[in-house]
Amino acid sequence: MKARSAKRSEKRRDQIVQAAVRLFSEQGYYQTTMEDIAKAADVSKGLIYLYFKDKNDVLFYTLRFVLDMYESDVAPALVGKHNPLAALRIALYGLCRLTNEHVQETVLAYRSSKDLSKRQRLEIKIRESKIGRVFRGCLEACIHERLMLPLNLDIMVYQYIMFCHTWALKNWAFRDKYAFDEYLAEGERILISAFLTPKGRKVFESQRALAAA
Amino acid sequence: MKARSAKRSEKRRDQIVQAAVRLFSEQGYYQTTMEDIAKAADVSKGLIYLYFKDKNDVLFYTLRFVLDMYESDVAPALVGKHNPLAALRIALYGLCRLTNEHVQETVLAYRSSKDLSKRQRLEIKIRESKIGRVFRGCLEACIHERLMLPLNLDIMVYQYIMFCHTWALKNWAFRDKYAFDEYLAEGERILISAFLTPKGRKVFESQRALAAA
Amino acid sequence: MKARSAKRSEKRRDQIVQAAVRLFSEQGYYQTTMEDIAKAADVSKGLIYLYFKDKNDVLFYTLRFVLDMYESDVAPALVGKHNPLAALRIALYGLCRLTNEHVQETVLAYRSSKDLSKRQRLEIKIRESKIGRVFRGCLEACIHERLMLPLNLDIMVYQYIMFCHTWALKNWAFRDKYAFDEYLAEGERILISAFLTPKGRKVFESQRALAAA
Amino acid sequence: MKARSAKRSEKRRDQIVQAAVRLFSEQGYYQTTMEDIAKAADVSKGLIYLYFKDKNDVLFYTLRFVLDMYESDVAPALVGKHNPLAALRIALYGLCRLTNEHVQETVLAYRSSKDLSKRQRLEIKIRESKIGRVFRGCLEACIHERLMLPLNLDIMVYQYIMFCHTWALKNWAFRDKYAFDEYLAEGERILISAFLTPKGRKVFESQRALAAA
DNA sequence: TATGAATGAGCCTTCATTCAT
DNA sequence: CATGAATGAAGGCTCATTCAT
Repeated sequence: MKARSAKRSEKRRDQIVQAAVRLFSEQGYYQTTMEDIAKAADVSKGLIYLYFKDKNDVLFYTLRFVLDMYESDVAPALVGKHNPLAALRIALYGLCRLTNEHVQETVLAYRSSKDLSKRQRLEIKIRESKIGRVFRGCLEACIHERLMLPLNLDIMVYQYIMFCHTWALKNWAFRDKYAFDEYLAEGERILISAFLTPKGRKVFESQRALAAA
Repeated sequence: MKARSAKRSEKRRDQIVQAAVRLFSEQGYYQTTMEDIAKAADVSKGLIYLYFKDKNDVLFYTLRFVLDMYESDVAPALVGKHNPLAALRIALYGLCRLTNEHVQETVLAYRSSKDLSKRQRLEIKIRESKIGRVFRGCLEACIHERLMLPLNLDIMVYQYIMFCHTWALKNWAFRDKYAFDEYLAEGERILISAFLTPKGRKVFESQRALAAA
Repeated sequence: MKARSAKRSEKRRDQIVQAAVRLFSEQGYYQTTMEDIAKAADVSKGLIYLYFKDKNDVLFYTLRFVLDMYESDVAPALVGKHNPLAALRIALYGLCRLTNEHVQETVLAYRSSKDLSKRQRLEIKIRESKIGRVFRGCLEACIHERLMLPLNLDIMVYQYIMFCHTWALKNWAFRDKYAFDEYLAEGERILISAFLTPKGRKVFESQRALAAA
Repeated sequence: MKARSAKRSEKRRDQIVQAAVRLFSEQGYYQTTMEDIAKAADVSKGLIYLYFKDKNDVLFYTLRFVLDMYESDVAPALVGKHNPLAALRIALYGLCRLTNEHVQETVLAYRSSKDLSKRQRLEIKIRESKIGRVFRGCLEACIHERLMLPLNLDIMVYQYIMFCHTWALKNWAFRDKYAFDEYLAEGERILISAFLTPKGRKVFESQRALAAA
């Protein structure tokens, strides 16, 4: 009984959040009315208020949904990858690919984070730093294994993340000139190759050869 | 007569835009009312409509103002610098410093660009690419003079810009851990040192020695 | 079967009405939602509609409940009191005491009577006049037995009732200055003593002496 | 300039309050929408919010208006009346007459006082007590001049006020049976005559004779 | 030019009521 | 009988924009 209602409840929340993700992404938070969301989610306006406190709460769960999606997509891909350099490349590729698939959602996060309450913003930041930790783990291992030169982890992590996000945030500057693959390849050069040790370079080359085969 | 009125007119516009910059930066575009702007600019609500078509138009000029500020601050600093490596460093420093001084305005640009009309957004992008061209010029020269390894200019330019903007966009992740100077120094390492040729490295070192003296 | 279900049914109604009495009294009719009532009565929202036509119907039964309470509490106390002066005093005391015990409910009746339909309001008035008839009976007997001077019954009856209700309606004006007993004592002076015949005065005095002993 | 705008402003407030008095009186506070008030006051919905904080604020000023009306009508009638007994009668007559002319407004005060904020309610009570002070002054003088027996002023004052209000609050119980004059005459008997000293009685009689002539 | 009173479309939110289970 | 998820009409309030002065 309870399980079923919890399931139904979860279904409803998802229904609404997914509609909100799309609408907020396309039109922005303030341009989207609760009516819009209700229509897109195929529920009544009043129903939304059974599952969310107010419009802002919908935004919060929408942003949380987007960030969770990122983390839950990138992190698992690394499981079992014992080679940290490979892991780093996979993480970079994963986040770049996701960003490419969700350009609008990525932009939404930058547009609307400030519209959350302090408490909500804090939680969003926590979610965001989870994805950062994925990169940090890879980087740390690379450096520890002397595959990469020592670097400031905090800052470098954001170099990786921002490189991916830039594809969304400045996509108008790249779309016409570069394919996604080219952009990504350049990223590897700038963010990985440039910082490899001789040992790292060897590993890196053998990986590329492997991938090419 | 006309000149005077044009001057007065310009003064009015500035008055309003500057108030808008502050308010939009602090509270966001949608949270700021025309009333707020009028009060902050010490003019009447109606007056704003003599100088701007509508609220969106105020946003447009506000963003334009912010971007112009960036360009007009960074570009002149390079005039006369014949050493492209020095110029690149100065540009990076300049944009970083500006971003640090205008965190909120920088964030505003990311929040509100999408709220412009297509035509307006296009012009904003043009302004934005001007600052890009500054970096591009430096980079090009560095590479041409074999101070830096060959790099994809389009992408690298945004690496520089985004590094600076990240200080604003993710300031909550850095503020507590790093001083602005440390962040900037790390930027030089990641974005310049890493890509220097042996010749470039020598020039770079001698510059640092000079600066230290 | 029917008896049992009728009993259960009655129990349900009471459950709901009692919750409504409390909530309406405390927060007012319009501030109280059906949800509130359901929760307070520990039943589901839908159930209320099995026993009441709509929210207004709940109000009607709530007010009826309050008035019935008044009548069923004051009237029985007079049974067997053959001395009409004593009865009058008991009635005054009884209504005053009840009002004191149910300040909010009394105020509710004044706040919300107008929110009933004409038909409902009429029935409420009928219930209200029952309590009036109690006083009228006492008064009539007092006058008939020459204990009190002849007075207009209709108006005098409301003098008694309103004196009691004033304790609730204007309680902020009295609470800090007078104890309930003092207020009541003054009422006896103003509404009974002042209108006694010499004969009535004698009876009155002997009663007070008796009560004091 | 300022004076004119202040005047205009005052006019607007009055316009709105008067519409609100009528509508709240007729339909009650919660049944009246801001739209209703706007229409009745022949202004736009938005305008109301330029002069009042919210709907509750309109109620506050509405009730204040009603109470001010009472006080400003009764009090001046007593100016120059050096005979306190005459003054008391005039006050009673005045408040009764006003109540008769504003039955709905009087009822409104009883219905809606609780819908105010604490602070607002306090001010309303202060206004209400002003009318009480008028009666208190008369009564005090009557007693001081030995025209009336000593009485509890606080309580007696409310006997006078409530007698008048009862005409409104319970008008359904009286309207069909008694004319306003009869009700008032009975009030004088119950609330004045009954408490006169022999000296007071003489003065009272001579006044009535005078009035009859 | 400059003002600010006035407008009214539109939005968020509430809540009485219904109905499938 | 009983539930509570779902509805949607309706209301309070905001604010960009206009216009008489």
